[in-house]
Amino acid sequence: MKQLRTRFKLWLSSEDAEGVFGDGKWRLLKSIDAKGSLRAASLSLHISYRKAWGDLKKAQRCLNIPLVEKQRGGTLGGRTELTEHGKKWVEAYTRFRSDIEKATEKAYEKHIRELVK
Amino acid sequence: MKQLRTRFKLWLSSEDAEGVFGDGKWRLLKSIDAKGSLRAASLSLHISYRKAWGDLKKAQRCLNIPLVEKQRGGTLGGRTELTEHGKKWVEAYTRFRSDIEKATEKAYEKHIRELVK
DNA sequence: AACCGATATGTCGAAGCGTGCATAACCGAA
DNA sequence: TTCGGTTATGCACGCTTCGACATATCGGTT
Repeated sequence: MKQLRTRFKLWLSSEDAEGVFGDGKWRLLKSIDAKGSLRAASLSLHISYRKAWGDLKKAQRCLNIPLVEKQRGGTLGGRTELTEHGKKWVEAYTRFRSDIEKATEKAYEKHIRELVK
Repeated sequence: MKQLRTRFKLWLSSEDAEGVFGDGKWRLLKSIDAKGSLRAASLSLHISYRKAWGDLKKAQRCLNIPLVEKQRGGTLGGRTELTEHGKKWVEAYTRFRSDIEKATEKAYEKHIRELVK
């Protein structure tokens, strides 16, 4: 038996929408924070600008919270930055996800490891 | 802000294949164990027989372990039952998944709850 | 031998998702 | 006022996934 790795996808849903916030949008916000623009973030994540833009729009619509502040034009062509709410969400989700990742590794060692050796 | 729920998908991957084993195949094996046939299991899970059959084949091919014993023809037309290996996997994965589900709820309460209220 | 219900597989079409392309609008700088 | 780089958005195409069909095979009963 080959070595196995645990994989998981994590997200939050409300009553009326499925992918309110999750790993993808978390990575996107982090990247926006690091790069300062939506375009640069999408390139960095190797996803299309089209998708990044759509994801961002969906997250803000579903959460009904302004996660970023965007501006068109200007010296650099434009920019996108996280709002305070956006930063709070990134931080909280980072800790949330980290806890679960650790728990997943632990659970793998505890329950699955023995079957694979 | 509406109430949010945590969602996750869990699976195991090897070097050469992504979906070696996961929630879907775990549910399938449980259902096979309960029903005694692949057909009944697929109906019970509301997935097509075609998909159930394909998933099962993939799991066994990737894990290289006989999870079920199948028989065509006979009094009931055929049957499918879990092998000892199959039962072990179901039990282990059930505990594995349960641990992670609990950790997820806990992490939500700890990190996300406050943002949503 | 005919029958019945389950396993075994290939195939085609629908749906969801993401990419690429095309086009606008925006605005500081040269 | 033209230029450049970014945000904004619709649309068509391709890929993947899954369901619905269509058969074929198998083997205990009748």
